[in-house]
Amino acid sequence: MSSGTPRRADALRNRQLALDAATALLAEPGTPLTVENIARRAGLGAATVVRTFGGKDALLDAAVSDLLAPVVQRARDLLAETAPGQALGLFLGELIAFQATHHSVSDHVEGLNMPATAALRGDLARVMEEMVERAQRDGAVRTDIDPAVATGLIGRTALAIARAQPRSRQLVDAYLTVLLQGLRPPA
Amino acid sequence: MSSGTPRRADALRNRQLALDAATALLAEPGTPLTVENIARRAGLGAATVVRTFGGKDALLDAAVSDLLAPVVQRARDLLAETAPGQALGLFLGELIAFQATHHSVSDHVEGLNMPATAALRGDLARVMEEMVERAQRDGAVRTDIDPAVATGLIGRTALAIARAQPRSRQLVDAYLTVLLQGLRPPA
DNA sequence: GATTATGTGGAAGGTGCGTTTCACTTGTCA
DNA sequence: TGACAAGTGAAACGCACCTTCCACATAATC
Repeated sequence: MSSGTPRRADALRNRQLALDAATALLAEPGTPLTVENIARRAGLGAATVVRTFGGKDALLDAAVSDLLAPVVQRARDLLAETAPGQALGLFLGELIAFQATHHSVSDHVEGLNMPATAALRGDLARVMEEMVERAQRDGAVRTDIDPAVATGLIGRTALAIARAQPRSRQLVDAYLTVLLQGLRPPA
Repeated sequence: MSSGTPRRADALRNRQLALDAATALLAEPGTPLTVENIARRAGLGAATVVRTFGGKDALLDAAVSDLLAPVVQRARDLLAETAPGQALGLFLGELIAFQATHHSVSDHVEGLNMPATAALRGDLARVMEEMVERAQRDGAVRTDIDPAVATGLIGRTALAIARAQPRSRQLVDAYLTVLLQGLRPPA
């Protein structure tokens, strides 16, 4: 997979600078996420940023993937190490915290072609489904909702809450309270 | 408020054609919501569409307001005529149905200046808060969540669900089930 | 029907943005 | 250190939009 000729050291450094700049801007709703702005923040020329990745889409794909990968890993760890019902509750809290920090990502990323990010999203969905399924078997989550549907519900709700302006602690707490009680098996 | 000189008949007709075209395109995610497209659909020139309203923002403000006004009115009617708990459940179902039909509106409208729509949004929020508050007094909704926070939660979740692709009946049902159970007072 | 204020739309203007070009710079390797 | 491939970025380009102009059309009024 790695290219035949090794990249030059400065090119690799600049690649990382561009990624860092893009990540910073993704968490900063104020400034428009243009190639120009990313390049300026990275201290590079716009042409360099684009050429390094092959296009704006690919740059953002790489940046968002880097953000998302640890979240997916965290979900896997929780799934492996923690009791199902508890894992779900914990992960929900962390997921919304993550999305609250990076809440403008989905706005910037709307119509872009981002295969790596899409793949990670798929991975995350699959892990969360497994989490829900185990929680259902454990009696911690109602069984009249399909795990895939519940996962979609959770993910979309988390996203919506994270987008709230202003992001109040109250709203986040209410979201967790309502969602967790709503998912519990009915009395 | 009405302007001193009355508008010409054809201008009024064209205004309505532009509004109808914009509304149609708002419910049609495929085609880009450009002035050009709106004008073509209305059978008008782009210049006419823009000039009639003073700009694209104002046109969309008018179109979205026309869509939203009946929803606000419906909420008011339910609030006046129906038992609090029941009104909330009913309205949630209708709200998500509405947003499912017009789910791409919020995408198109992201950074635009739309005072009339903003005002209606405020009205809707206020009516929904009143609905929640009454449902709380009725014992149908948990009282440990502020009505304004609950309203934000409901609105944002509905929006997120409506955006789901594909919009499945299952997801909508799950949303209503989870949200309504989650809002109920804890046992 | 003639007159005029009002409205129309094709074409041009202007702006923002992603991408490409190309003369110049800088790592890399013998 | 010299030679050359690899990398850089300011400027130019192309494209998609919204908006404005202005010569022409049309409803309203007498």
